[in-house]
Amino acid sequence: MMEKKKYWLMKSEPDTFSIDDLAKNKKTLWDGVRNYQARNFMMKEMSPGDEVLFYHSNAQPPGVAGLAKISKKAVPDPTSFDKNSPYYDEKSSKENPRWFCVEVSFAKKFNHFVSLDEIKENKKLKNMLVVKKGQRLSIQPITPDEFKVLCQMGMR
DNA sequence: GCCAACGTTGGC
DNA sequence: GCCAACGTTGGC
Repeated sequence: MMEKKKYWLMKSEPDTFSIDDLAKNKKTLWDGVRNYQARNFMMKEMSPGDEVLFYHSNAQPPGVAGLAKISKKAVPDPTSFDKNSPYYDEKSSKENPRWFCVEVSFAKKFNHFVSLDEIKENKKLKNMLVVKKGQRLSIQPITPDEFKVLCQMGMR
């Protein structure tokens, strides 16, 4: 049975990997996530076809830069096995992987970057985790309505 | 199982 | 660069 489509916000630091990098590469493995809550979303909740707001964190200004889609379900994160990777984790093995990542594909770059300030100003978006102080979770579930509102703000 | 110390995230 | 908020670690 087909799972119902879900919606997500995924953070990336544009200095490391921006929406333009995703547009160029078309798709990417969302590796390097080392937070159990975020991992569990990828492992247990995400399925291909889910839609994603691509959020620029630690940016000037921070905000939603565009849209992406989940294109492949979670697989063990190869960087966790790679001793040369900054994301290497000795407690993760191929036999018993600790970390997982999904594949994310480029969908669209917003013609209007929606800054965090604009998100905060929109009453319809007041429940989004990203506007809450101290919310560091790098993968956050959002509602279909929030996704729709953000799309309208980004396409205007 | 508690909790202090520490490291990281991310807005400002 | 600062620092509040939060997650993780490890001693007990």
